[in-house]
Amino acid sequence: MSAGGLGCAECPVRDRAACSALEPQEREELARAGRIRTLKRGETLFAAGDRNDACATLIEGALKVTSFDSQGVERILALVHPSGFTGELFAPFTHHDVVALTDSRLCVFSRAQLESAIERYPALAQALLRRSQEEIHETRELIELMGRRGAAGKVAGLLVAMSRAASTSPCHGAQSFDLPLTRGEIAGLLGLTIETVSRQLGALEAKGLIARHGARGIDMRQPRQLEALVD
Amino acid sequence: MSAGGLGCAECPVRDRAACSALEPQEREELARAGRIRTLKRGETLFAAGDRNDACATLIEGALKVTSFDSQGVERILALVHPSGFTGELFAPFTHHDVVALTDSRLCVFSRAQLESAIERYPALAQALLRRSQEEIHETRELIELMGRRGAAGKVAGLLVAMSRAASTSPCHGAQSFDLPLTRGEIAGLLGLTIETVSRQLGALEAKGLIARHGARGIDMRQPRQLEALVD
DNA sequence: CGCAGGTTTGATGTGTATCAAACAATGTGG
DNA sequence: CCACATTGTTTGATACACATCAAACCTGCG
Repeated sequence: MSAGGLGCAECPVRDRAACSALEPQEREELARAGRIRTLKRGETLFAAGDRNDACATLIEGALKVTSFDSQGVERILALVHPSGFTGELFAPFTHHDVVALTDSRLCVFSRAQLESAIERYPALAQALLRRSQEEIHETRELIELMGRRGAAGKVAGLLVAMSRAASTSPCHGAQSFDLPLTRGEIAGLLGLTIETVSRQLGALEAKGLIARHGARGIDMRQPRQLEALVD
Repeated sequence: MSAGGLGCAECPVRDRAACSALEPQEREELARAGRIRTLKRGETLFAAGDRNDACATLIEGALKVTSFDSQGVERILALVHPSGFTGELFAPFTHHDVVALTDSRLCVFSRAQLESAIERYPALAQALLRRSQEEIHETRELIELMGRRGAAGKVAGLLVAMSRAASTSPCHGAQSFDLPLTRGEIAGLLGLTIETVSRQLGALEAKGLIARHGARGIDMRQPRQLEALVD
């Protein structure tokens, strides 16, 4: 752990997260206010209905933002990837659950701390604004995905999206990766059932577009064809 | 038109829009940079692919944010209501079309103008941040709606949402209102077909939950029962 | 009045949900 | 280390909701 307590110097998202907009000394001061938290797969960061007094930047791992319908079926509203920010900055109570999909590491701030930092550093508000706009865009892409008619297009689209998220390079996706989502979570994300997701993955494998290793491992055999399916 | 050129003093969204965070004199200065624009139903504000050099606050009317799938079917990604902000602040090119659903009036700013205003007035960045967070929340609600299984829940949910949007009061919805959306647009929003939407509305009327006047007019006869359908 | 765009209604097929059971994979205690 | 429980995944048979295709019907407007 470095002098700042958060080790910004070694932080893998130090130049993509919102705090990257700050000057080194400003960030140093912010870092002293925050703290690192780790979550194991399945652990809850925020629970719907909680007093909304914290927020966080994801350093590594993945989070899901969820709600439940009246029958208790989980619906995933958003995914958070490294450098993503989570936490509602203005609402008094949290609307949705935020849960770790994989073991994760986060940089957590109390809302009071963040608000005072925003007051002090105008660049921080702008950086958070930028992140919010990116998040709006991501959420709209999710809507496009869910709006697809046909389960095949939805599943193919999700694979392409996860492949991109798993890749370090922004332009093209990872060729081989592990799904951080269970079948049930994929179903909750796409508005399908577990069985349909399973069958669609089976069909994609049968067509040779992907290969699977165990339940989670995905191998993109023909990424172009997959993307074609999405349209 | 008032001295400021935009008539902020009489603006119906003056204390809900992002600019409401500014001091009167600051707002005055911003107002001089912007201009009022009116759109008739169906007119395009931004087109996908355009250089992204403007943004706007909606004063009255309604907008849709859309994209098209490969078969040319329109998919609605978001609705914008009065006091809502539209325009991507950081992307170089616009990703989606923004089109007027009804005759609308907007307060338009060039991106350069807005960026310099953000530099000058830190409160503006915070206000836009707040709006963005609200928009994220609205978009997530749309995802919840689309994720519903069963066309009945989707259509009922949309009616409840439109009723709220049509109301001036924030707590309960309007009892009677006109849908700003055609059947095709509703279908594009919910991921259904025109025929299914039409049939669902017919079914709701047959059950006495709503009454219809012409193609657009909706009368909420039993709003509680409608909301129950949504869950 | 008559046209065009939008809406409703009907008949039919398909895709996905549902129900059910077998099958890994993972972890636990003896 | 193995038997076992547990959780997640796959596969199958069936039913139903929605899409699709087709045609008639409003509604607003020139």
